[in-house]
Amino acid sequence: MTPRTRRPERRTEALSRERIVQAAVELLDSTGEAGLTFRALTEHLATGPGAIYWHVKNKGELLAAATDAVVAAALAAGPAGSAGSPPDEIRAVALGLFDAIDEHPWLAPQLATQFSRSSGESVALRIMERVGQPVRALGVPASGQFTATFALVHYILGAAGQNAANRAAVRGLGPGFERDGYIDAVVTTWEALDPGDYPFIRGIAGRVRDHDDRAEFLAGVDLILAGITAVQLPAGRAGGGRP
Amino acid sequence: MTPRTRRPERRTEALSRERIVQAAVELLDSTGEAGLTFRALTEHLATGPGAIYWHVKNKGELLAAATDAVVAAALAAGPAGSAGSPPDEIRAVALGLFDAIDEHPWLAPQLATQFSRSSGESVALRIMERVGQPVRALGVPASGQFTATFALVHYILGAAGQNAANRAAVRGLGPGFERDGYIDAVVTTWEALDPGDYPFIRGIAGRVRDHDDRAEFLAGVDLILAGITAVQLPAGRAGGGRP
DNA sequence: ACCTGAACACCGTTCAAGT
DNA sequence: ACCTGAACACCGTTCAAGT
Repeated sequence: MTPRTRRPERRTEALSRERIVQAAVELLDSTGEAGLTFRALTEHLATGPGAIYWHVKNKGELLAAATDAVVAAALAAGPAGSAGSPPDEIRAVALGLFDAIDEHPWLAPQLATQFSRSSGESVALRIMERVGQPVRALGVPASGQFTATFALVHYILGAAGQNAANRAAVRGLGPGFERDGYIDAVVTTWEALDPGDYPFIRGIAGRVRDHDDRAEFLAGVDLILAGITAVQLPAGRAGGGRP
Repeated sequence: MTPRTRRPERRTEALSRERIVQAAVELLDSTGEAGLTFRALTEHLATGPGAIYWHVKNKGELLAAATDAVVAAALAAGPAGSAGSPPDEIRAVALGLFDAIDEHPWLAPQLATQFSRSSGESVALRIMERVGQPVRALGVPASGQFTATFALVHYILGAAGQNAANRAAVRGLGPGFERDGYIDAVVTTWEALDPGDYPFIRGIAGRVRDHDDRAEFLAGVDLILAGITAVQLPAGRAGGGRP
């Protein structure tokens, strides 16, 4: 085996926290969470571990910074404080996060963890704020904003994470197998379950075939939006359905 | 330091997969996910790593088995296929998972991962089934059962995980500080945010003080139930509010 | 101030060897 | 069939030393 393409022996640009975080994101994207090691990082950056520790406190902080960078970019993608109605704004943010997690599957567990430390972690706050603003604009009274926002955020992160994992599983089967092969395998497994124990799963197994991931995801968002409208909004203030 | 209480040198009971999984759960409960190592397990069980590998394929399988055991117990707690109306049944399952995750905080990331491999992991299937059955009983048409069930499940797991992490953070502050101290710290952090960037968070900061975790969690479940009723149920078939 | 790289403690896993 | 325990490859982190 000849050595594959490798960074120049001596790095030209000076090291910086920003460059390290960027390298971490690249590594996470190409090799997954398990692939982010200080060894791989030092090779990628043509340096030693001590140099990285000079800019970054430890691996946890590095993961948090990588998460932060990617999510910030995703949330900034849609023009901030943009034009649409509150429901449209919520759908746009949801799709932005959905796509970001789809592109960077390692984000899902990271966000779930980050998000649970609500005290002051910046990513969690940014996401809550971005979803909470349109919830407020919807007319939800102060007493219900918390519940509504968290219901949306938890659904968004959970569903997006599952989608990303599914797609990663399809890719993991390698070429030859495509999406359909994977779906078939899932359907077969589900239909082999004991009908006495799993009536529900068996009932929906067939429908998974013509299942559009993005559409299904948005249907869930709309379901929760409908719940917000039904529970939290004074009658007459309809939330606005899809155009 | 004198050696603390330790298992007898020679174990009396024979090793078994069941005993190993049980020891793993105990270790996870007492020392968290990072505390589950083959070294600690080996000491706890008075054996060598090879013995454990005889019964269990690797660490991943052990974690999955531990998750499975705890969740199965939690889902079995409420009398299976119990009496209540479908919404009550959904609330009961939700609370059962909420409590299980509260007692075993390591479950949250584990379930999030497990759940994303929807193909055939037993825990994920069990949870989907347990939530899906009452969703179906609610009268949701087949086309909407998938969306409704996943919206519920993702919310339940996400919200329960966040709750567990928050409570773990409170415990982490040690005695002296209690829940109030932690909440105060969060409120202070939130109120120190730039009002231009974080109008929403600052708006709800005060309300976190008299926030009942369980009630808030159930309010989210009810919100989604209301959405299901509004979107999926033919008019006239109301979902049934709280008694 | 910023970087080097050897060294440390610890981890999951394997495997020849025992009973 | 079931268990032992030394050994292996690898990991995050530290730190004396250099510039």
